Amino acid sequence: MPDAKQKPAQQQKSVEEQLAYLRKGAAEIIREDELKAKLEQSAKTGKPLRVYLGVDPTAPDIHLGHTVVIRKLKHFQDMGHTAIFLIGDFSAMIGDPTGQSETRPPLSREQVDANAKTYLDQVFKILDRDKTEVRYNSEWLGKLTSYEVIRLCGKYPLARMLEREDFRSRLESGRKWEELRRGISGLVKPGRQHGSEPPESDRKLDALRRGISGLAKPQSIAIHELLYPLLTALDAVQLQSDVELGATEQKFNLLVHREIQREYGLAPQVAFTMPILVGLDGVKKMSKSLGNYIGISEPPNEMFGKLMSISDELMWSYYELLTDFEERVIVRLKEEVRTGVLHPMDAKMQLAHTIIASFHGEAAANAARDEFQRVFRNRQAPSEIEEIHLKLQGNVISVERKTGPNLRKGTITGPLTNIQKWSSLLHGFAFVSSAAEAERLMKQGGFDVNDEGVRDPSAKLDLSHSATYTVRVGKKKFLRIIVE
RNA sequence: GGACGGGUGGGUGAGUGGCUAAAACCAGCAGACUGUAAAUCUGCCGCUCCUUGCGGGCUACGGAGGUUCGAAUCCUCCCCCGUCCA
Repeated sequence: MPDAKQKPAQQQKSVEEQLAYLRKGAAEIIREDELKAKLEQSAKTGKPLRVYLGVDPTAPDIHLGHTVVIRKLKHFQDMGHTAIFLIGDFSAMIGDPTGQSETRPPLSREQVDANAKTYLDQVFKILDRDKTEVRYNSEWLGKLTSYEVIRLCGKYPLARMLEREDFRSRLESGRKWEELRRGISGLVKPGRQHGSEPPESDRKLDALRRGISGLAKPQSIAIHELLYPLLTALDAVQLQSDVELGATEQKFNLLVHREIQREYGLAPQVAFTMPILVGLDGVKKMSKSLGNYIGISEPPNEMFGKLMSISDELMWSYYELLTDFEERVIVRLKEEVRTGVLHPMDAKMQLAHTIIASFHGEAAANAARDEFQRVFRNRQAPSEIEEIHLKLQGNVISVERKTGPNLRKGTITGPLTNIQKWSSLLHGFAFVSSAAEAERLMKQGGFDVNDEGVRDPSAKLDLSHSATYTVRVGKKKFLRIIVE
């Protein structure tokens, strides 16, 4: 048998097997029969498919939501096909209007470059670095002449472009908003009398107002946003791709790409979409700006805690989209939970462990699991807590803050004595956003010193003699304070 | 170019001269219950000071001025946004 490394994996798997593997978790494959034909062709000629994923480096960190589609790219890579990771460094400067309720501020060149770099480091936690083709679309888009841009625009009708949901709803909401507003000003507004039942017209008014508040505020569309799908279509042309991956929200873009490829005399690519990962809140899509995300570079303990906090229902889509468990295994787990054989919490722990292991390794995942049990099941303080060393020196308190390998130093100044209020100290460490916030926590029982609740917001810490305090602030923040 | 309408706290949005640190809803936070889940219930939710009190001070309703004992609310100018007509 020849060396396995020489032999592409696809030759070892039948087209049917490949399809089954690739299909897992997919939202839509347009069109599946074309994909099958391409796979067959590839198997026959031994020429791997060119599969690409384009990403705009709009934010420096990638989170689990981004990994769904990157993992699918890896699946193609596993099957021996060519994975192309395209960095939309040029298109990012336009900004994808997809899912945007307003025009985004364009990114600067510097931001894009910086983001692209950190992006790649993280991407290769999933993809095989040696087998991945990395491209930047500024390479060709940056060289376009305005003549070429105009020619490109000539290949796609405006009406089609405006069909897309993002644009349509932005235009539509403006119109509706105006209509309702007219309705409101049409009603006379009588002075409302206190204590009396609101008159009929007032109720109408309220109903209209509620109607308005349900609508998104109208947002303008800038012309350059129309260009986004067209320009990125040139990526597909340039790369001569067979398959393009994207989240479901990218469907429109992917379809435009397909058509433009045809216009340029190429065989249209398969548009392969993946579902959007729901964030920790269980409702909205995972995104950094909503704060409901798990970054893939986050420390294992952090990831574990966040994963455990997702709802039981959500767990299953995470299993589907973030692990390599086979479909039938997931179905069985689900069944076991349903029948009570398996506790949902244990299923979730396994999920968390699996995901963390894929980014940080088995050992780190084990450690994170043990730590989780320790802190939350047994309600003990974490084994490693942030330490803050305090020293009163004359008029200032020097603060040394040890966070893992990082060491921060600072001082708290002001009218100082040996006796300091906890609330202002906590604020001084930037542990809470304001002293008022700290006082609030204390009043509500969210503050312990050495396992004893401290409720008095004016409670103080004596700095005159050395001591060590273990402090809990809120549900999950712990701190060790060492007075020197 | 013309005619309308709008800009209030993290978001939506009420509020047309004092009773408004500003309703309501959402988000967020804490507590209870738990499986750090969900759901539910309770409380909190600008900053700051202290003697932590239905306490004092400061800042806040696009921006700048003005009227007034008093302005998110009235006036002037400016900036921004939307709709319709051309």
